[in-house]
Amino acid sequence: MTEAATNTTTPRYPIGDLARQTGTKVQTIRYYESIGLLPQPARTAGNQRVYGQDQLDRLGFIKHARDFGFPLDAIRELLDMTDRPAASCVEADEIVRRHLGEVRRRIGRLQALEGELGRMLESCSHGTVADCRAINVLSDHEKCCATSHEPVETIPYRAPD
Amino acid sequence: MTEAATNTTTPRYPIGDLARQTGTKVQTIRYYESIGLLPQPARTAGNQRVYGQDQLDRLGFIKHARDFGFPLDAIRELLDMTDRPAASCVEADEIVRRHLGEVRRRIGRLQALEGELGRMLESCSHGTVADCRAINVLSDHEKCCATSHEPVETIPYRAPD
DNA sequence: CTTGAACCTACAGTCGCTGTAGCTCCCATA
DNA sequence: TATGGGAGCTACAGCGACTGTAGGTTCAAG
Ligand SMILES: [Zn+2]
Ligand SMILES: [Zn+2]
Ligand SMILES: [Zn+2]
Ligand SMILES: [Zn+2]
Repeated sequence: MTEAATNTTTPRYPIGDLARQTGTKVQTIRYYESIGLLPQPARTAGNQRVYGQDQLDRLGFIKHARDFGFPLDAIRELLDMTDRPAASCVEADEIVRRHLGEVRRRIGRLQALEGELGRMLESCSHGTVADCRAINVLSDHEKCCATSHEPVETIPYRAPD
Repeated sequence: MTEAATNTTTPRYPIGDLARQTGTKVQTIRYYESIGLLPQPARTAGNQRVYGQDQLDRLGFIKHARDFGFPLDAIRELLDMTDRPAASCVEADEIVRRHLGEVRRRIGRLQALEGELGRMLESCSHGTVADCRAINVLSDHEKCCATSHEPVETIPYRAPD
C-alpha cells in the first residue's frame, strides 16, 4: 500500500523530463537551483537529480513568469507569496504593477527610437556615405530631431535606483 | 611656427575631458579602447592618455549611436563606413533598417506583454493570494489569454541567428 | 556486455558596461 | 619647493540570465 501510494502520488522525473515538460533548458534548471530559485532535489544512487510534481509546478511557474518578462528576483518574491496563500495579494499585484510600468516605459522609449530611426531612413537620399542622412545624424546631435536621448535599457526590468 | 600651429590645431584632452564632453564615463572609454572600438591614444610621459579632436569626434559618434540603441558591433561597422565617405551608403542604411526592425519587434512583444499584464491586474479582485488573478495566471497557462509567449528579449538588439 | 543517450561538475563566455582596490601622476597653492 | 588632493593608471570582479563546452559518469535498451 505504501509503495503503491508512493508510486502513484509521487512521480519521479529526471531533469530532462522536467526540461521538456516546462520548455526550459536543462542547464537553466541547474542554474535556477544554483541561485536558490529551485530547491535541491533528491538524487539517485548515481547522483542524478529526481524531481516530483511540486518541483515541476514550481518550475512551470518560473517559466511562465519569465515568459511574461518578470525578472528572477520578482519571481522569487511571487513564489514566496504562493507559500502563504491566505495572505493578501496586494504585494503580488504591486509587483505586477511595477513590471507593467517598466514595460510601458520601455515601450515609450522604443517608440521614440522607432520615430527617429524611421526619419533617418526616410530622409536619406541613398547616395554616398558622406551624404548619408543616417551617418550624418549619428555624427552630429544638432542634425538630430531628438532634443535629448533617454537611455535605451539594455538590462531587462531593473528600474534605475 | 610649428609649435604654435601644433598648439592651435591639435587640442590635447585628458580622458576626463573626453568623458565630460561626450557624456561617457571614463571607464567606458577605456572599455571601448580595450575592445578596439577606439584606437589607443597617445600617452604623456607619465603614461596618461591624451586625445585629439578626431578621437573626440569618434567617441561622440559612438555615444550618439548608443543613444539610438545600436549595438557595438553595428557601431563598429558604421564607423568603418565613415572612413570610406565616397562609398555608397546602402550598407549603412541596411544596418539602420535592421535595427529599426528589431526595435519594432521589441515594441510588438512588449505591447502584447502590456495587454496581458493589464488584464491580470484588471481582473484581480484583490483578495487573498490563493484567489489572486495574477498568481493564478502565472501558475497555469490555461488561465492565460495568450496562446503562446514570444520570448521577451533580455539582450539588446541581437537578432536571433 | 556494449552502446549511446542522458546525466554530472566546473568553468568560460555572452553584452555593455560599472565598481573597486591599490597604486601613480599632475598641477595649484602655500 | 613641498604638499595635498583630484585625476589618472591597471587589473579584476560583478551585474542578469543564461548558454556552451570539456571531460567525465550513469543508465537503460538491445
Ligand atoms: Zn543613407
Ligand atoms: Zn541626438
Ligand atoms: Zn491579486
Ligand atoms: Zn501563458
